[in-house]
Amino acid sequence: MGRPPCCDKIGVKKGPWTPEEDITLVTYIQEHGPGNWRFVPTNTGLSRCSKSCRLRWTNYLRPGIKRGNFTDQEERKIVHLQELLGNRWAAIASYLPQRTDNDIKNYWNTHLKKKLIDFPTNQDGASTSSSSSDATTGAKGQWERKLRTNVFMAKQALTDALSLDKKSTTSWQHAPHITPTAPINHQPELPLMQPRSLNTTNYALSAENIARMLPNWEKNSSKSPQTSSDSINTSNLQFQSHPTSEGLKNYNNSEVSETTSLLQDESKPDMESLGFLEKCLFDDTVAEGYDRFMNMSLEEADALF
DNA sequence: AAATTGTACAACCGCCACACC
DNA sequence: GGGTGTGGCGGTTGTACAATT
Repeated sequence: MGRPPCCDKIGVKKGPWTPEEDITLVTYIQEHGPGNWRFVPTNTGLSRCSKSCRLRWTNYLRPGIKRGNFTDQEERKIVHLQELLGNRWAAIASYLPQRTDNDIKNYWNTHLKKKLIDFPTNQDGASTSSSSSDATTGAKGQWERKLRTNVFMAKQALTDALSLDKKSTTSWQHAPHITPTAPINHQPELPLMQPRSLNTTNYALSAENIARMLPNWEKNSSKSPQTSSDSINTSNLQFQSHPTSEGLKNYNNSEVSETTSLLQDESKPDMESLGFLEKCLFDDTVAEGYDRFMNMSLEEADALF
């Protein structure tokens, strides 16, 4: 028998989150930290199911999420990682700090998939072209990639295991008593926020917005920067019941604060301890190295691990 | 200017893995 | 070892907005 849904359908609100709901959720997480999602709706009074709360936090409210404007480098990484890992968006997201799996998934479905269909052979070097342009070598290429992926995953698991102690030093200051469990939370908490679009009228929201709504948010994060945008007077905000209010429009148009270098430095992986592939992925300057990896023979690739 | 079509993305749904009892 | 609850993940949908006719 199938399990009942995580929350009964009656009385559970659906659809876009309002600023008020976001504030409520963020305020609660500020005090209690993320986790124990099942208690969040009852403790906050939100008419949302626990899953919805977790998703909202994970994908949009938590610090360190960058939205929109994927760079070429990020695009290349996504394409390569998708080829390596398949549609394992959470795993791919773990190599793209500041991006959520949902964001990457959406970007793939709306942009990259189409691009690859339009330009299947010259997308990203030999690895793609070799598999798509030659049917006879295609099967072998797939087999090799599969094997390589297995090796890669084993390596990743090892790296993750070895870096467990390092994760405990990440900037989870606002919830030090709770260790993030989601893979994406293993990534740096970079308060670099970007609105969905500078001219959007959506309440696309960003944690920066929430940060502005909540003066204590910055206060509680000892390493957060004090930028000019922080001086925005929250009393000027006039939230309306609908997300597309003018107040929020102004929000999204306001200056985007800079990244906290401290947080970034702190949470960036220790490059010394990373393997060849990880270095390729994290360091934009060695993207060619990644291509080299993809073009290596299986034996050569294995030797790296 | 209005209607239609296309695009982007936030959010939901259902399944699965894991932890706990 | 089996049952149950929770969190996580990937696929998919709904909807707002933009572009085109």
